[in-house]
Amino acid sequence: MDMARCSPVCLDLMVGLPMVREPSPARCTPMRTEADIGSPACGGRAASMPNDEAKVLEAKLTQMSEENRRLTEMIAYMYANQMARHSLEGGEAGEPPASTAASPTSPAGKKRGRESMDTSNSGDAYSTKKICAVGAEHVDVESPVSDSTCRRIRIRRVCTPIDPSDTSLCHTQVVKDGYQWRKYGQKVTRDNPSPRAYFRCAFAPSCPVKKKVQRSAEDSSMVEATYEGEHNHPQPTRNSELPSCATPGGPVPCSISINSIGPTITLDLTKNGGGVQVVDTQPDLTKMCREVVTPEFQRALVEQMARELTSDRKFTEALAAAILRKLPDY
DNA sequence: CAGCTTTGACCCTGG
DNA sequence: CCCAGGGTCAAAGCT
Repeated sequence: MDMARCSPVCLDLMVGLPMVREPSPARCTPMRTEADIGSPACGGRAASMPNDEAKVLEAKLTQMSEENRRLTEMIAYMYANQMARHSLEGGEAGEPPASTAASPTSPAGKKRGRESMDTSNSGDAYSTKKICAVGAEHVDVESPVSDSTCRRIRIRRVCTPIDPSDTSLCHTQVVKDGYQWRKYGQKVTRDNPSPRAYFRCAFAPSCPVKKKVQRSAEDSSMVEATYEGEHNHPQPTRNSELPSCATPGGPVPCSISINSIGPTITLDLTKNGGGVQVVDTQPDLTKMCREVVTPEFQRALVEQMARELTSDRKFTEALAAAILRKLPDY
């Protein structure tokens, strides 16, 4: 897996998920949510059914939607747990949930900061840097703090290709990760003639995440960025980068879930290879879904969805950008 | 003028 | 204790 070139792209289209907002009454295309499918107002199959039957189906669909949402959350949770476990075993891993962010560090003077780090271990991830396994691109580090609790910090290495002739040290522009960083130091290290730049997350003063950026000693066309800690705030610039599909709730998995009919199909662009994952929902629910929707309707729905997606310029641009990032560099 | 970057100095840790 | 090296601070300069 090459997590190094995986840029965070949010393409959560909410396809098939129960819509919070009201569907446009003016348009009644086959691209509908589950709730819409059962809605008589849209002229679906339920429109010709008796009222009580339609209500029963609608209730079932609502229940399915809720089940689907719960399962999606459960899968995301399990996936994060599994990745965290893998990373502790020495391998690389995907994105664990950001909810375990370290407690904020106060921007105190250097003396006070070091004292607090040495004695209390109160929320400072850097007291455990010795445990960090260098070489992995993404490492979760468990900190053996004084008490029995184990604090897990994340140290992640990301390599980004740059123009070798570019001697600029403004690597914040090179390693675009969606966050805003403030440079607070630069140092020439012994093992690398290129200076190492130190960055702090500039979005939230309490955010403990730091980033070290240095041109690779072996390959000057590569820039190594080392992230330490986890952000305790939503990604600030993601919305501006992808206004059409970004969710305001913060860092969410980059995935497209198409699950209005049958199994959930997740195109996860945060994972390497951008794999398409088919997650089968509960068999009875899937069966029930197939009973409700005819193959013709399924085909029409897929075609309409494809039309809608390809006609959305922002979507195609975002998709193309995400795919480009997945291609190996030649 | 505010915010950001630069850079020399300082602090801490490990050998 | 001394030294080397990494990490951080903060004043000065810049935009």
